[in-house]
Amino acid sequence: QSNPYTNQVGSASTQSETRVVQNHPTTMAYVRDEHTVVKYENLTPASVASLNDQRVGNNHLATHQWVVQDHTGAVGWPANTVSLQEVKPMLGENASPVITTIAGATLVHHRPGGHPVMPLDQARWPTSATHGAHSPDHTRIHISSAMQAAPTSHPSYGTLNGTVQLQGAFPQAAQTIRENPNGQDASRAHPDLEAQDDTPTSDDLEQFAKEFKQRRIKLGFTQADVGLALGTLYGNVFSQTTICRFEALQLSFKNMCKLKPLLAKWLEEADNNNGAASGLDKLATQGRKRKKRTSIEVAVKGALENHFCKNPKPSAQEIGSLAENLGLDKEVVRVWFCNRRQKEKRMTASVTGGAEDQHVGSPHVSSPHVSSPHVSSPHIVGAHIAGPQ
DNA sequence: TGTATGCAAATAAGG
DNA sequence: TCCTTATTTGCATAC
Repeated sequence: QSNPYTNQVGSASTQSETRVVQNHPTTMAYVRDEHTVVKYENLTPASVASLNDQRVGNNHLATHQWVVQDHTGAVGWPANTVSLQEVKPMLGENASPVITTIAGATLVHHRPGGHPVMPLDQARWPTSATHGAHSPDHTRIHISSAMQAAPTSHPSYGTLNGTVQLQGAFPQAAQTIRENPNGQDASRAHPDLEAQDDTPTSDDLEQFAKEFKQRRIKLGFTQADVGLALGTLYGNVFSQTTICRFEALQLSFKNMCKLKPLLAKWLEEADNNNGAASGLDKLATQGRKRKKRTSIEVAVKGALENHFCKNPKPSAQEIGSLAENLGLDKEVVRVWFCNRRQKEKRMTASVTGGAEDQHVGSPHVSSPHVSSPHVSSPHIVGAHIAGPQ
């Protein structure tokens, strides 16, 4: 697959997708063309296929970031970040393009030819935009060298990975917009600000992630090695998954910003040791701030489900006895019910179409949802821009 | 064997 | 203390 981005619309493949589609018919997808990001709602498999047909052939170099450009040409980070997790378009002939605008801004991509659908987490990204502001034409942000070389070995770039999310809060990335009251990118007017600001730009992150991966491989470390080593350096172990997602820019901007310094430090250490493990991973497992994820057995899950059907909101006492019966930690059971209720809510919203409202008005719609049957006409998506989180 | 990804467990934040 | 909502993170597994 030479272009990892090309097959994004409804092509997330895999069985899990099939499963999710069955359970949560989704409705929208974001498709970018040369100058706009278009939101499709009420999609059917047919329309998805159609979108694919239209896009895949173009062999656009996909990009993973989105730019908000306002009428002044300033570019920024979308307020309601749209995280396309599990965008599993299903939908109907009603599918209609929606030019996505945010608070008067229009989403544009900053690279010539984007990938058809905004990958989820990536969608949460600010953008070079931020720096896009640095772009001379204000419409198309420069292609960073990092991503121009979009590695063919990164299928992740081309996959949808989750739930459609509209986060009401402006990601931290918003800070990188650095707009001054005139709608101008402050860093453009005052390049120094860039240096003064600790928040890396999306370009910085992009570049760093690329270089990080190159260096890591050159030094002979795996993603898992790095994750473990971070435990030594910071007392906080990360999984291979997280490192992988960092490299693939599949974390939220905020999260990327958080991890970058840690990884930078690891890289520095590793470099200093010339690739020698330097014992970085020896103490790795010692420090772990995050509780190890519990794997709940299928049978136990079934029991929890049964209980949930009878009573989705068990009292502390019930949770206690349930935990005891199932041999689980009370807290695990409590959290399970919390998460289960969240899931239930999403599913209900999907079925009722309530998510339609949610994705516009609520801060976060983390579920694949079914939009209401009405044909969506161009409308403002996430018309408000929240402040930084 | 290393990497990528779906689903969901765990956590953060606010009430 | 516990809830909701949003987000982060990792297990399990596919690639």
